[in-house]
Amino acid sequence: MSFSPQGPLHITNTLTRSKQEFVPLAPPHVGLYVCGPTVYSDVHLGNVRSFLSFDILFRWLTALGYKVRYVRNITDVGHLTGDVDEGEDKIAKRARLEQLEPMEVVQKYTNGFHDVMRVFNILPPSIEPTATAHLIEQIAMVERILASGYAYTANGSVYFDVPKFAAEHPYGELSGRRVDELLANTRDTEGMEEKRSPLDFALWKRADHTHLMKWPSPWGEGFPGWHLECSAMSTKYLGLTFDIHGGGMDLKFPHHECEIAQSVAADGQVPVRYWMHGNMLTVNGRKMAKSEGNGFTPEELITGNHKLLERGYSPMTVRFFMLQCHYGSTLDFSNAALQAAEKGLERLMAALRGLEKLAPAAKPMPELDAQVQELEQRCVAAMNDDLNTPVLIAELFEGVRLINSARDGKAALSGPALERLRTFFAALVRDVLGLRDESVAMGDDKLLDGLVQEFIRQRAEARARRDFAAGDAIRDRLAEVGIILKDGKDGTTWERA
RNA sequence: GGUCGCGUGGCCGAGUGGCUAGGCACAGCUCUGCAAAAGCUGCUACAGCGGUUCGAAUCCGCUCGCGACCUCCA
Repeated sequence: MSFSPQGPLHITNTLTRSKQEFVPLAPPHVGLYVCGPTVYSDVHLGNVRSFLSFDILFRWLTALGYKVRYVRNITDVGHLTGDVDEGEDKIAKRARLEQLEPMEVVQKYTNGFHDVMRVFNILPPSIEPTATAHLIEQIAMVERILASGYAYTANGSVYFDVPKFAAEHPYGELSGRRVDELLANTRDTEGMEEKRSPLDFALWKRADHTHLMKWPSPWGEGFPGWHLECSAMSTKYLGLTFDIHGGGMDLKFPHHECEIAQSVAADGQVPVRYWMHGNMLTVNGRKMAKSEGNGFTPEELITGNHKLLERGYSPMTVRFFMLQCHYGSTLDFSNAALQAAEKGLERLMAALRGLEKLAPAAKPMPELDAQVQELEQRCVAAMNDDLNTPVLIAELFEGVRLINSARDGKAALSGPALERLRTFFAALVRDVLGLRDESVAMGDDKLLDGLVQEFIRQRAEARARRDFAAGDAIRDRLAEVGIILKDGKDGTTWERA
């Protein structure tokens, strides 16, 4: 038996600000592009949330039977610090500070990023392209934009002409901006003397001899603008128009708006059919960001070594915590919420372990067959409704109650119902939500289990003699070393604290 | 200042016109030698004010509070 949920899937398309049925351009194939990290420093928890949201999308599309080509880039050049365009390249800056070759910085933080993704069980994409490996494509795209007349060169740099583009095409649709309003709200124009309009953005930036990262181009030595890589690489791997583009809410403007403009200017096609944006992780109501100093690294999170953390939390606790909130809502971090998630997750995973040991009842209750089926349907419906993981989790807890009741002999499941429940429950928890069991329990370690079983036997003997003091002493000593005994109807089980 | 969004029970957090989300916490009960676990039950909210409606957490208006974007950020 397998878990093979059916659509239709509905997702919130940020472009139309509405929930729409997802219909791929060329089923069963789905093209998915997600803006990846700029690898100039350690990722923080807020970054993790974003990649987790799209991990769930990727997993659910796959569960629905789609063949997903999932492209998530690594930005390794072109992302400037500070304001306007005189900022330094983030990676070059880091290289200078750490006295490393820029590519060493890139490698170091790319490795770190991958480690973090693995720790949180976020699946790798199908293709993970880097900007520096696609300079030819980016230069070619700039040439197409120049040829179509929506860009101009200035002193070795190339800029996108936003006012000209906006006069002939929709601009600002995704983010709800209007060019006149943007112009009215423009601040200082320092360092922008090369641009014709403050709204224009760099496609290619000239680099002088002091720059660490530069490449030859038709306009001289330089480097690509930040927005360009996503357009060039999504076009290369997913085509001129593809299904879904995702990223954090904070990328909507200007990054994604610029991507649309570039693609339309270069190739005359609207690049993306569904835009999806994950919301922010906040701390005390404020966005977690490196510049706010309220972010922490996954390592700090796990060890608890950060001023915001009362103690450490396991990666799966964090994953579960985040999935209890819809990706489109802001999620506020707090120790209390994390601790609540930790307990809830443990109850969920304990039920999953119990489910595997459950045997069909001798006298099944027929009404439970329908109940199991309805539960599965509600779970699938929750995911199809814009990846509503909090509702899915709520439904799964209904399953937890059923499983525990069956274990206690209060609910009698038929063979088929049990098999059905096992199949979809495990698939949803492990494959769709991507939750791994972190507890080390009976059976995982033969030596340990053998030893604990011996103690359990000794305690059972003591209890049989009604020597409860001796029995309790065994239980207390095991508890001291982190082993919890649980007396059930069918004997004693144990697990780690 | 402009644009957009949010304000749900002790805490976290779903829900967009009627029908109790769920988790955690708390209280009682059952089970148990005790404990833990588990099950059952209870606590039942929707920022404020006004309006629309037979009926609003859900729609509209105003007020208050908060946030995001507008400049790099997942």
